[in-house]
Amino acid sequence: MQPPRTPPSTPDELLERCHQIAGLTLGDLASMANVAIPDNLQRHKGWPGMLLELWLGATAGSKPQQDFPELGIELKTIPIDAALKPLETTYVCFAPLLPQPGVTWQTSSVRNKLQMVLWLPLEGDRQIPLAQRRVATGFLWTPTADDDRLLQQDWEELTELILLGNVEAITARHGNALHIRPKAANGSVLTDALDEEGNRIKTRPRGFYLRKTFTQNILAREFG
DNA sequence: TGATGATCATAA
DNA sequence: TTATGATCATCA
Repeated sequence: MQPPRTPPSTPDELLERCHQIAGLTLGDLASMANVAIPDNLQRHKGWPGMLLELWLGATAGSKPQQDFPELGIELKTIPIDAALKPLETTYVCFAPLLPQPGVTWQTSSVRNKLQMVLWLPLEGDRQIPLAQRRVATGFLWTPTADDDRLLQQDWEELTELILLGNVEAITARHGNALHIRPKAANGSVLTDALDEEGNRIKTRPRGFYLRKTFTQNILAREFG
């Protein structure tokens, strides 16, 4: 088996590709794709995600849009433990720290990214050697009305804090389903934001992340 | 021990 | 520089 050379034409084709790699290990997938496998993820944090993108035919590279633009589908690998519970939060996108005229929840990057997600769970316990971690069966998810309401509440609260110049007061404790944490190579990376007087300030870039309780609920609904 | 805050690699 | 892919690792 080899990675596909083209993106999937339909959601069904994407799901079919998921079924073909389900149950295989990261070692299997790496060797079949002629990709070197790192000893651990300490210096290769995005490696599983990149490998699975390759195997599902996602457009490589960094673009502020979905992984499968024609299908409107975003791919998210998610590390899980033996109880099928998430081991990590899920990064969604950067949090704009300057006013974005006209942007509401309906038109936000968060909502756009999460409209339809292909969740691809994989074994993530650090005691399992990376090469031996198995991939589960990926599945498509669209937020329910309840999901959307939860996310909207958090997004609006967090966005308001940012627009009022309180970005420095935001911690990861804000938000029930969606929260904000730093997102940068290191602490010296700075970007523009506003303080309470509307003055330009420099602060660490932030990103939106899905809490584990939220993604755990998604997985529970899928796997029972 | 888990969540928060910090960090690592890479592409364009 | 800012985006992608995320997980690491410290500390309450």
